[in-house]
Amino acid sequence: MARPREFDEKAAMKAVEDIFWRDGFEGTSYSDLMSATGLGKGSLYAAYGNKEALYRHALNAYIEREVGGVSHLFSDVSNPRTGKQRVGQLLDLVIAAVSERGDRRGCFLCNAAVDLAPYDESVEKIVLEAMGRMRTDLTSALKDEVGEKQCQSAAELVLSAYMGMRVMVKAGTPVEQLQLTRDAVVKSL
Amino acid sequence: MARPREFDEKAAMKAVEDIFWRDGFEGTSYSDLMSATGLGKGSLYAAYGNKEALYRHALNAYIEREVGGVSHLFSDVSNPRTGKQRVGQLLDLVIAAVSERGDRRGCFLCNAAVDLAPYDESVEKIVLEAMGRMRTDLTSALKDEVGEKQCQSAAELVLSAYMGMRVMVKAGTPVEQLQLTRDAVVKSL
DNA sequence: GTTATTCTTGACCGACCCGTCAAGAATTGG
DNA sequence: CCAATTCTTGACGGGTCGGTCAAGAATAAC
Repeated sequence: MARPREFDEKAAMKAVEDIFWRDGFEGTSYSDLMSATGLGKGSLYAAYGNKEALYRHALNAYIEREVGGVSHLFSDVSNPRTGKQRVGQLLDLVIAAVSERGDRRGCFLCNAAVDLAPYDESVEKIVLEAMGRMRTDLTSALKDEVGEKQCQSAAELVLSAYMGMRVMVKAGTPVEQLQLTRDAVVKSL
Repeated sequence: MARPREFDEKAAMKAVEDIFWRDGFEGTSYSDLMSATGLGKGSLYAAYGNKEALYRHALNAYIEREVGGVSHLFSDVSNPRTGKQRVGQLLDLVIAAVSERGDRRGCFLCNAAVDLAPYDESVEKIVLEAMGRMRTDLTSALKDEVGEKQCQSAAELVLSAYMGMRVMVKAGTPVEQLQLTRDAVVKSL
């Protein structure tokens, strides 16, 4: 009953995500969000709540897609590669974002950790949970290769290097140096 | 001649640095800066220029002190430790900031990379130069141990893991996981 | 003392911020 | 047709933003 929502909620959410991903929480204004989605301010409020709630929606959408993709990469049994090779694939994806698409937005999760997590407990929780998910996926994927004992710290190394690489991408680090990082991480396993 | 400046410029700059370090560029307002320094807005403008120039001053002060400290750690010939041990020392300092001082501001350089570097070329330049300095220090310190060929990628691994750790600190990652990263990085060398 | 120069303060400015809300448009059910 | 309900729009408001500037305070040179 009553008037149906006119806009495509998923498309609008993707637009919101892209803006927050690129410009961060403080760097994004409602006029940015309105022009990116084509919606009025009232529609955004009615659909998602205030700016922080909107940011959390966008961050969760990112995590569901991107961290979910990482999960799939590391747990796909039909993929015949070793854990080590999969880590290489993961880091190649980071490099490809820059070299093939010129995308220097880095990792939204990582940006959120620097941006809003220190000031918003619910965002901190979201970020820590998503990182924890990557951690457990990495740990189990590396268990066979580096052993029960060292798989935890190996996973931690990969996770930190991954985050670090994505920060360096935002800083404008050239691709060659990212390649060196990738090689060193894979060799260390 | 004429009226001398009343405030301690270095103390004021340190206060400015602390605020930008903790809250970022967009997250810091002039009222924050005024109450942190005890100065009027006009004095800040007269002494350092606009907000971006002020930020660059603060970032440069941070780099001179902190990156300079890293340089010293890796090039101090009176320190009898190996390069590998020095990397351990560096990462221990990261952990100590959290465990001993509860300081979760992370790395100002790293925050700047996410925060302002993508939108301000002069900040990007500052960040890349500072990272480059850490890179060369690390590379030369590791040359003896991992060899001429692999010292570059080893240095890159350490640098990325370092940045990643400091992001994870901002996200609220517990100390035990930072310890695991430290151990894995040192072992990989 | 007088003058010149610099520093400090705080009021002021236009612009933009996030958030609200009333009025109109679009749909459903009777 | 007529409600009833929901969505959309855009104007509005209180607040804060970065930045400027005039007026007064403090010093130096004379």
